[in-house]
Amino acid sequence: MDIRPIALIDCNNFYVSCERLFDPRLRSIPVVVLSNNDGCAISRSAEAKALGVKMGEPAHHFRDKTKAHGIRVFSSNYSLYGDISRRVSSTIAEFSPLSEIYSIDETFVDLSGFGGRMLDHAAEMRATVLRSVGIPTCVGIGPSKTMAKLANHLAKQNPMFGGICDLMDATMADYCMRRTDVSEVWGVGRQTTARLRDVGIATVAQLRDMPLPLARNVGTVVLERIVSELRGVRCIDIQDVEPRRKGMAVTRSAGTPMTSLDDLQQALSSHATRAAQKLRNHGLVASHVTTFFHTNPHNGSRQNSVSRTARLSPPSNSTFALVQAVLRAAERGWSGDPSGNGFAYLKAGVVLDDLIPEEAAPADLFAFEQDTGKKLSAAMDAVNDRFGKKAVVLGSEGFMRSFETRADMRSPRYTTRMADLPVVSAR
DNA sequence: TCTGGGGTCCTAGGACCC
DNA sequence: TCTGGGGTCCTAGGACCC
Repeated sequence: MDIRPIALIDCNNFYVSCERLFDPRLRSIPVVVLSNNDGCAISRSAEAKALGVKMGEPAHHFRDKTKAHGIRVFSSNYSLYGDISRRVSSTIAEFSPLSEIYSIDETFVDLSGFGGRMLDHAAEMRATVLRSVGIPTCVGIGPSKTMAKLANHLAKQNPMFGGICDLMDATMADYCMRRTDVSEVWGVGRQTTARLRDVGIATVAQLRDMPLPLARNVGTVVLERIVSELRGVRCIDIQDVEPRRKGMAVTRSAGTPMTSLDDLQQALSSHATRAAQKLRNHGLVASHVTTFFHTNPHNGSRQNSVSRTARLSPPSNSTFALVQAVLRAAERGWSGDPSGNGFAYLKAGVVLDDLIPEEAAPADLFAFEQDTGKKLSAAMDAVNDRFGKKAVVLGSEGFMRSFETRADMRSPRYTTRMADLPVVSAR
């Protein structure tokens, strides 16, 4: 039989590990990285986990622990993490002709053809990433992606595995699946876990053995596929070419809630500018743009939520077209609400849908205007590439920028910003 | 009085992931 | 005081058509 093992290599506490790369003093102390706007914990060192800091826990919830135990807390530094991520994935790519970058800290690797050397190969991959990039990882191996994910989870959780868990052997896999909660399976979230419990399914082994039609009934085709994958049947292939994206979004919570149309339009103008840049970077144009803004759902204040979708005709990636569309949407949404003033809007965003390749977009009758927007946008990109993000912006973004998110505890952009390069002195 | 059936397309919303 | 951002996929149900 043809055995085609899949490995998932996943960085340990990735964001925290990135922070530690450039500050060895952080190595053995509790460290937490916060989400945008310094909202909640999204990466925790083993020491921070041991202190009970939960994934997604709001920063103000564990403030007491921070003080008492000297937890080092960082705002997220995505330029740093993105750069380190590229180094990790290009190192991993050397180890197999077929791999898929699944997320900022995970890569699937096809290990077909390595036969008895498979485990040595996986160990070598881990050691190389640690040596050449400095990031610790764990590897999970299984006959399907879902099994590789499960194996990776076990490798992380149980030090007995020494960082590599291999579930290709059916006996070993069965042993582990009987002892693992069904909620740990990739694709089984809170709702599905609850519905599975209702029909008496609590362990991964029970999920694997559940009849396919029942799986479909409790969940959808997605759950049915998961069950097959747990049986070792590959349903989800490794995708080595990046599929074309279908939508994209730029959304942010404001550092200071927005109480005037002007504040709101400045934020949306900034988001639309960023969204247009993203589109151009991907060579895409958008057919629909949705503008939304809403109040803080957590603080018990008077709630309001506004969302407006506009068609872009012709589909566009021009900064000017997008900014114009969102400014208009904001204005209409604002005045369309009879009590429009009086709300404090926390979050605003721009969502682009029905993306198509630039060259496939239909031409417009007013080709001249289209061309002008294109040239100006390209010029803005060139200036901003050379002189830094936000070197030139549209006037509609304003100068006060009260909407900007908080990031009070961000580490330097060690690898992507000249002024932040670490200096090493040798005597 | 009697009032079809079946197909496609689109959208909103749910669930999940990292 | 204080709770992220950016994606994917699936389904149900309405609109519309013949």
